[in-house]
Amino acid sequence: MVRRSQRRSGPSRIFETLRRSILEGEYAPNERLVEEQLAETLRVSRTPIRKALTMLEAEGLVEIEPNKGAAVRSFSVEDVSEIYDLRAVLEGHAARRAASRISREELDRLWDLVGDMERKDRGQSLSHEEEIRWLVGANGEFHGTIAVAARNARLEQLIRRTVQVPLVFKAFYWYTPHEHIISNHYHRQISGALEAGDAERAEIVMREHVYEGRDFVMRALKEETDA
Amino acid sequence: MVRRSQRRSGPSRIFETLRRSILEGEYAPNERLVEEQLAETLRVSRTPIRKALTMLEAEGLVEIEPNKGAAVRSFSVEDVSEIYDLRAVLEGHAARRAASRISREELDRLWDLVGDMERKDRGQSLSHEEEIRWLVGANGEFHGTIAVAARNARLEQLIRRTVQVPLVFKAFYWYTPHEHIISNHYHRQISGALEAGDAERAEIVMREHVYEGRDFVMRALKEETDA
DNA sequence: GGTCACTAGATTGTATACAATAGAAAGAGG
DNA sequence: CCTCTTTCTATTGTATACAATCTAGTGACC
Repeated sequence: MVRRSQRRSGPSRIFETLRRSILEGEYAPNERLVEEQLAETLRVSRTPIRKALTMLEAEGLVEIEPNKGAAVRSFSVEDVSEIYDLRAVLEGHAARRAASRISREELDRLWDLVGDMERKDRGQSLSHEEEIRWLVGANGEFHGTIAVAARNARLEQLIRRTVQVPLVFKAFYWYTPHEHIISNHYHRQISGALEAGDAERAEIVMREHVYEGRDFVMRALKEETDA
Repeated sequence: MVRRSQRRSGPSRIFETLRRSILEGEYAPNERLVEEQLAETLRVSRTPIRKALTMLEAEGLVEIEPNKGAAVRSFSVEDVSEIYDLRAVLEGHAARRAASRISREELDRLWDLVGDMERKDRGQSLSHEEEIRWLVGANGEFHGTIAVAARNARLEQLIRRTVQVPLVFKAFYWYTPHEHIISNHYHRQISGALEAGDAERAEIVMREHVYEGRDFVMRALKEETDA
């Protein structure tokens, strides 16, 4: 009855592809995902498409109505608020746990990421678009590293799923230098608290960091709605 | 881009059936779930079986290894510990939120459930087996009501998924009168805190309640392993 | 006797054909 | 011109056929 748990089974290639496409905005929210069209596009039959769609539904990126089909999930303002509320709890808890479990290597990685994100002027060769993508990646890795350091596989998985959602809003595109500075500041504080093994503070700062992220996204959404 | 979110799509009948069977122990942990066998048993083709299995994998009750097939998920002692750690955070947060959001009707329901669970001697007509099942159901509804009262659909969903897992252990079978009394006590305290709108206390008591549940299950597992 | 390659059976992954359903378009009646 | 019914089309849900893959067993070779 009791046995080691395995790593998550490799989700099919086409699941990954669709997920990418959705997160990158190739398919707009509420857009219907017709199975045969997807099948034709991806040069595959409907069967693996259907499997991928049910997996995406479980991930929360797609909504399937029986006998009516799948559509890219859309998020209301309330949804976003809910999601960030959860993120604050989950990531806060992860930071708390990580404080007493994080390894030297992981801490070094955090500091590296913090440094890199501060020197966003590192490679002038990048376009704005590329820079944003890089930032999203680096930020994701920062939070991901802490999630891993919490040493609770389920918690890590929940965080990954919850964190990715707001990406569909492309909120990062509106990041101003000011917000960038503040965000980096919190990253530094969090890293410092983890380095010091201060669980309480790591949790608190992480929560505040997430809450400010929520405020930012909510503000951006409101402006978008008004416009 | 912004729209109301719908209620979760009605999961297929056979998904429900399989899930039930697993939770009730009809299929043992690590037992392989061969598609054709299930198809024959449920009088249906492999197609809906496969769909149900991928959904069950997403729920965490089944493990699918590519090209090798599905098996009922087994949980190690570490897994159980992780799960209860998460439960404490999620249900604690739910209780906190519920304190300022719960309705009069929901509060009444909680008190009713608490009363019913205390009078487990209500119907002498039930067998021990039936009584356990009833208790599991009532306890699930108690926690479920609070999850709903937290007014965060995602949080509610996560709790449901997390809470059901330990059911595969049938831990309730080992519940002694003493543990029953303690558990009921906490249910009372939680209901009281919610009634009073005391968010802080609701969270704290809920967390302690969950932690004691973890201790109990871990103890039961250890004894089982030793035996 | 042990180890490796290989074949045979079982099981999963994919493609296709068909049935059921939903939604739109067309038509009859007022 | 409006409304209700009916038909038709597009799309999803299910069944089945076939291909790919894994596992176990057999036998050759050392």
